[in-house]
This record gives sequence, C-alpha cells and structure tokens, in this order.
Amino acid sequence: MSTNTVQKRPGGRSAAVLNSVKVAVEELVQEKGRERVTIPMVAERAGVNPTSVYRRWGDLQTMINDIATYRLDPARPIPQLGSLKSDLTQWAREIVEHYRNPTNAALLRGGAASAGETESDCTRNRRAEAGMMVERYGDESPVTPDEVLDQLVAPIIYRVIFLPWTLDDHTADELVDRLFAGRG
Amino acid sequence: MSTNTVQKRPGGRSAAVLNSVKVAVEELVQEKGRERVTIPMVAERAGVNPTSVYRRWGDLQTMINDIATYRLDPARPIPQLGSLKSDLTQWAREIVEHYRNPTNAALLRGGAASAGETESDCTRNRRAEAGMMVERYGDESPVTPDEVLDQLVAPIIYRVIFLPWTLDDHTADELVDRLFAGRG
DNA sequence: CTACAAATGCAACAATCTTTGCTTTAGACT
DNA sequence: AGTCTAAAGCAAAGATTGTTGCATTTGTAG
Repeated sequence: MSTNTVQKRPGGRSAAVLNSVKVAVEELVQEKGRERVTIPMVAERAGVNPTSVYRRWGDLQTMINDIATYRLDPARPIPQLGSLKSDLTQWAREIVEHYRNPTNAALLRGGAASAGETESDCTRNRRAEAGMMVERYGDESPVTPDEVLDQLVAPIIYRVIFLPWTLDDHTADELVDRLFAGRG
Repeated sequence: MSTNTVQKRPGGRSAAVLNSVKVAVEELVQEKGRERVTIPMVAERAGVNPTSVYRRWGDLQTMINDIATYRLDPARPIPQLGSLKSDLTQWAREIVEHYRNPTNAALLRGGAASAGETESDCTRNRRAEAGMMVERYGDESPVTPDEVLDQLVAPIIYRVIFLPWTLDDHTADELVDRLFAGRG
C-alpha cells in the first residue's frame, strides 16, 4: 500500500530509491533468506547509500515488513462468482499462487519472525476478506469466517512456511472441498 | 534432540556451557524477540566466552534452530488412549500447551524465518507422529495423516505465529471436533 | 524559474560483531 | 592417577554494521 515512513516528497529520486531498494530486498531475501540479509547489503545491491536506508526505515525488520505488506496488498478485488464455495476457491487459488512465488514466500517467512505481537496487516486483511465473503451469503452460511481461517488459510500458510514443495495447482481446491465436505 | 555439532566430549563443562547457552537463548529470545538477539549477548548472559559459541554453532540461526528442535523433541510419548479421536485430542492439547509458552512460540517464529528449504526436524516429527496414531487404527480410519496436518497442526501453528492470543484451553478440542465432524 | 527544504550522498567516527592464534582447563580412555 | 586432546578461555586484530554532521542534489510550492 504505502510506505510507513511518510515522505513529504514521494516522487522523483525518492521513488527511485524506494523502488531499487524494494527490488534489492526481494532478491536478497529470496537468495539468502531473511536471516542473512543486512542493510549494507541491500544498499549496495540497490546502488544507494546505506545512510538513506537507515534514515528511512531505521532497521531491517521495519523495512522488510514495509516492503512485504506493500506487495501483499495490491487492492485485489474479492471474488464474486455466485456461490460461497466458488468465491472461496477462487480466493484460495489466488493466495496459493501468490505464495508459490519464492520471493513472496520468503517475505512471509521473514515477517513471521516478528509477528505475534501485533496483528499484521496481512493477517487482518485475510480475516476481513473471509468475513466479507461469508456474510454475503447470509446467516445460514455453512461455514464461519473462523473456519475459513483455520481450515483454508492456515493450511496454506503452514505449507508456504514449512512445506512449500507441497503446494500445487490442486491444493486450494482440495482444501475448499474438504471444508465443505459434509455440509452445505 | 541432540546438538548438531557433534561433540566428542558431551559431558562435564561442555554440557554446562550448552545448558547455560540454552537458557540464555530462551530468555533473550523471549525478552527481545529473535531479531534483536546476538551471539555476544547470549554469551554474556550465559557467562561463556563468545568464541565458544562461534566455534560450536558458527552463527545465530544455526544455534537457534539447534536449541529449538532440542526443546521441541523431548522424546515425548505418543498418546494411546483407546480411540483415534482421544489420542489426537490429547496430542493436540500438548502442542497447544507447548506453544502457549511464549518462549517456545518465539523460538518457533525464529525458526520459521529460515524454514522452507529443508524439512525441519520439528515438522518431520509431527508428520511421523500423526502417521503413527492414524495407522494404529487400521486402514478404515476416518482421517488421513495429511488431514491431521492440514486441519489440526496447521491451524495451531498458524495461530501460534500470527494470532497467539487466540489460543486457549478449548482450541485443541474444537479443532479435533471439527476434524471429525461428519465422519467417523 | 526561483527559493525553500526534503532527501540523498559522503566521510569520518563509533560501536559491535566475527575471526584467529595461542594458552589453559578438564573430559575420557587406559 | 596419568596421558592425550577436545573444548573452553583469552586477547588482539579484522571486518562489518550503525551513527552523525555537513555538503549536495533535486522535488515541490509559489
């Protein structure tokens, strides 16, 4: 969405710096994993002075979180295909697809390290989206938003973090099928 | 279970160093979060020379992974209460209880940051344990090991990492109930 | 297009982390 | 006990990271 650090000059050179830093972080996190990336590394890769990075973000975690949410929240529209099951299937497919990109997966893992204290943007949005889809189909919906989180989002994210090679083209559909098995 | 770095002298002073380092890491990770812990910090808290830590583990991530799996695998026996559902309930309760301890949760998050390339000990053991419990009750078991991972383990771990405040005394039971709802 | 000020760049400094060669301590085996 | 040597401790050097004051560039408002 937008940068945490509010810039009074969002355009021109500042924007260029932001972009090259963003690319550099994504590349490096994917190459080496969150733990082996440092600010001087990022700055060098980005062709930017480390001072600029320090002054904008202060530390690496802040920067990574900023850049991760940036990527994760592309104002994507919520599916609206006519039935809850098809909406959830579409939605889950998009999430799986997003995280099958190794860069996105690496950023998620990096964010996990500092999660848990405050509800991250990424998590909050998921819950909100699930709620919107479920509520669209009235109160007698066969599944609750919490069930969507526990049985659809959680398995996907768990696999992204710990078992990424188990994600394939059918994962989303299988999970939705299981979620609906025996009800609605 | 045991230290990655094979020690030809596991006892005496080496064991004492390992123990105090272990305690120091746990305390510091809980106090400051994985991101703000360094090897010199750990060494000082442990009353040990930093060199010893560097020589044993090489870097912080290796050390944390080592110590985390150490904690996670206390050769705990697998529940055997007479029915698959009660076994899984007991097992899930133990996992929830384990991770409601903030130190264990912090170590999990720290490990997540470097997961995904190789199947971590912690993950492998979970899958193996699930398999053992399911297989004990024959082939017509109502749930598969994969379902246990997706619908029981994944929601717990997801909550531990991103929504720790949602873990309570009933979480394990509710998840198992849902897993069995509409089948066996 | 001018002037103001925000953001970057630079350079020197400070602090911290990591490595290395050597010495000392103390497990483990006989 | 005595010997051997793995592992820990120590200290100094080296590398990397983080900070700060000041000069330079360049968005942006008027």
